[in-house]
Amino acid sequence: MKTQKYERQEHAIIAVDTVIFGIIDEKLHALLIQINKPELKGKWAFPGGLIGHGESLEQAARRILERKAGIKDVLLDQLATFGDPERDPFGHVVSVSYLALVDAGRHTLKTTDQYDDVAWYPVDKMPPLAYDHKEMLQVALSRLAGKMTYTNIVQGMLEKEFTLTELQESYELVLGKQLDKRNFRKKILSLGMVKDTGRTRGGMQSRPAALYKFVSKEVQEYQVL
Amino acid sequence: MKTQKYERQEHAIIAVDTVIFGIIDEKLHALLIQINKPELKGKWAFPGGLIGHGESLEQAARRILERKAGIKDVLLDQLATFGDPERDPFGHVVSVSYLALVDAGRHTLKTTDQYDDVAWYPVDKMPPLAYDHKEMLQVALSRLAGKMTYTNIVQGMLEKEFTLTELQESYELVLGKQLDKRNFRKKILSLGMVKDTGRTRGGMQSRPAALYKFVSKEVQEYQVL
DNA sequence: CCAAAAGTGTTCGTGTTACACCCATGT
DNA sequence: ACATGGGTGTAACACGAACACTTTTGG
Repeated sequence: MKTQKYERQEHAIIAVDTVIFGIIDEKLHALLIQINKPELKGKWAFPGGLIGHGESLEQAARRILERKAGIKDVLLDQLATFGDPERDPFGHVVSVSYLALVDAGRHTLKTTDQYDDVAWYPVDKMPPLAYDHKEMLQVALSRLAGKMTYTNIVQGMLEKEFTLTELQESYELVLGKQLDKRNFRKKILSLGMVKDTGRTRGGMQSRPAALYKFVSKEVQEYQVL
Repeated sequence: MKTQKYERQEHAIIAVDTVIFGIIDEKLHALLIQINKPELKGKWAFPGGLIGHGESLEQAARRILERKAGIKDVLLDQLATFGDPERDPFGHVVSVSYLALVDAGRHTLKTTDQYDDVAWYPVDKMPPLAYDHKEMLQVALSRLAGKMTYTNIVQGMLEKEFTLTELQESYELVLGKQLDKRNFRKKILSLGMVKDTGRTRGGMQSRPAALYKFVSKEVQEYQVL
């Protein structure tokens, strides 16, 4: 996994890439790493790397995510596998991509063993992406929107306790459309997906909002929208 | 791609497996190949094989499907990638699985360059499966049911022209539940997913059924159920 | 008392469900 | 004429969509 030379290999090799979304400043962001290979100077990519010996795909994704971005303990969801022989100039690299959501405020970005830049970018203003990561982003966004409508994965983007307005904003950002506050609350509460903690979040120049938490920490199906 | 010895390889290698469903005798069947490796005698598996040099994943799936089962020109949908290091006793084989539906009556099963047995098995009475193909089957079935409810992929299992009853039976088999005839027809027709050809299918001791065809041959989204 | 965000119900239209009988053909 | 599968309508209900004002807090 040291710096690789750009000679095409005989056999296809396997990599994983992780597409991580989070909400910052009320915008959906994705986590990118600046590539430090001279051939791809200035390009960015989702954190990724080759799988190790005897390592499962998900293990590899977790290891890479922690090493390259200091992120751990996230729910990873397999997204798709990209295998075009020309997708990587290094050689035939088949990449298994994973999707995860993080509470962006919670994780401090730091490169632990590399000096690549790591940064959050808003998904509608991405820098030039290397490989086929632009396509990967599209697949991830559409998968994310789908999963949001029939599961509780949104909890990955939120703190343990959150307000219904925060929950609604998450949906609005991912689905790209405004939702009616009353209808949204009615629906969410009727699903039994979240429950009131009795606590509130104050401190703002406005009425304090009730804090809710998810009933189940596991990914479950709910007919959200 | 010749017969491999059972020594564990140093690097992980990439394979594809294809899960093919079709309807035979009003039951959902999957296509299996009997493995001819002595270590897995008597076990069956979905048609699969290693990817070739410079070959994309989908190309590999098509090649394997045609060579091992004589099936071609099907719509392939990437399903999931299985990468547990222990899933194959041969070594670390990462398998990208594909899903396809075929009109089982149309394709003659024949092994073109191997002498493995190829056969359709009803999905609820599968023989012992090798590797992690039992899990793969479960993933394929649940994905299939999902896709049936919001796309027109069902057309892969039907002839070019079909009756609404045949269409309904396909849905009932995959979803595992009975549907109301009047409601089903109303819904399907209102979607504009199919259109009447004006032709009928007779020959039975009953009223001839109107034949329909799909408006679009491409996979499109429809809120079917 | 003003600004800011939280919280709360009702009406209307559409879509989903449940349900039973007549029709066209081949034997 | 009868057996077989094809084809059709309506009423009750549930769900989603549209819509505006009051409440609670901090400054």
